[in-house]
Amino acid sequence: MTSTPPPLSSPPLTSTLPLTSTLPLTRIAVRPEPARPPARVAEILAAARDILEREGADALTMRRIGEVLGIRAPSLYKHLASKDALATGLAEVALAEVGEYLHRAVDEADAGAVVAALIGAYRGYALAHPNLYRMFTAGRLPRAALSSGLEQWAGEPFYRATGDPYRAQALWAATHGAVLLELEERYLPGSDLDRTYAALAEAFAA
Amino acid sequence: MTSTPPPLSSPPLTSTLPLTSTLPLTRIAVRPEPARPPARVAEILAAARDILEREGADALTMRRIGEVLGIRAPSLYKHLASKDALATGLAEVALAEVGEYLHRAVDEADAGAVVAALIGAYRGYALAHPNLYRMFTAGRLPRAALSSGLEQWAGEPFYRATGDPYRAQALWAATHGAVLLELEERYLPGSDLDRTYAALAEAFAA
DNA sequence: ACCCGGCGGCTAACGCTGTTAGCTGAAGGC
DNA sequence: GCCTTCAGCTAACAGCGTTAGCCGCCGGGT
Repeated sequence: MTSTPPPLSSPPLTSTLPLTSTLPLTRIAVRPEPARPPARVAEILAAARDILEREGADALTMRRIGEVLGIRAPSLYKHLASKDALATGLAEVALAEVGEYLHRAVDEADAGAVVAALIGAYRGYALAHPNLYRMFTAGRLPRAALSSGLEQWAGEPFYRATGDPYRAQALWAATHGAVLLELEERYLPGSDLDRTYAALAEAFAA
Repeated sequence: MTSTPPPLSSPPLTSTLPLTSTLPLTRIAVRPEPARPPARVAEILAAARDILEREGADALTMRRIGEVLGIRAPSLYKHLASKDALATGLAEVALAEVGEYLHRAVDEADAGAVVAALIGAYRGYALAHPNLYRMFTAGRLPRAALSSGLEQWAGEPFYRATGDPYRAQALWAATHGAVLLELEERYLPGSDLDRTYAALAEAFAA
């Protein structure tokens, strides 16, 4: 673990990586220690996630969260500084989840189809948790508040699949874009999205 | 103009296009007639755009728009049904603008570097108008309210650059994702984004 | 045993948002 | 000259995140 991989969100300016076909399919970075919030905060986050996933982003109000917990909205501020802090907490949870999911997808993929497997896993997670995915993806969340290293670790599978930090960033961005457009239904009904994702995988499979 | 190209957002399920390297670099679809809103509505849209670009999305309030126009907020509803309708109007303007910009970029590109030129133009527009770009991109805008064909026409440059509807969709999504991540500063400072975009262009240059 | 501090609830309220209802003056058509 | 329509206005509502200030309860220290 002496040589850490370039983090996804900030590759080193000079790549020291060989551009050969031998990919670093083994995991490199260690999973960062997950944040362990106080019990009541964890309950609030769980309730918030529940509301977000079941009822949508518009329903995620402080008053609604309080209602679910049998509490009035202002009492939430005894545990959380702001709604943004709550969003950050949710992002932390989702980031750890999706990171684990993507790492496992790379672990289990056939060597020849890593990129396609990764894209498929990414898409699968986003479609399974659309509102949660939008939460830690869209909008500006205060990245400084996230556990250090978590974001890099979550993005590492793209580096494992491409073997190059810039291709990793590009593939991550591309997959993110495709998933976002799908979530927001910007493709007219009838589009064969499988073929679009296949085209994306093909472009990065070289 | 008898054979229209497959629209970007909904390619035909069976592609009738040759996958050769001869790209349809000429423009195919005609630019749809731009919507011509009543004069006062156009003034409101102009003021809204001004506020959005100069002061950010949070400042784009009905009261603020009224203030700029020397009007009270409720009076805006004599011209617009809702704030969503206003957002739709802005999206229409931006879509026409970016479409024209991208088409021209493809027009003027060297034959061997169309994809890179297109990506560069897309990135350039988004960076020049970040808040406007987010407006018609993020969030859910009622696509039914947009001028029919406008969105397809605006996306056509990606088809012109790739020659295949699915690669076009994938490239569009990928560029969109990369630009979004850049706008939301999800790359840590110090990242050489030019290289990331280059990697993206390279993947689609085949 | 008592006090005392803090935790975690509560109500009331503020300023902001989009939006509606209802009034009014001015302009234009018959 | 009247009457309709347009385009402004004020007042107000519900809902949002958030703050201030109050209070009961529970645990620890002396």
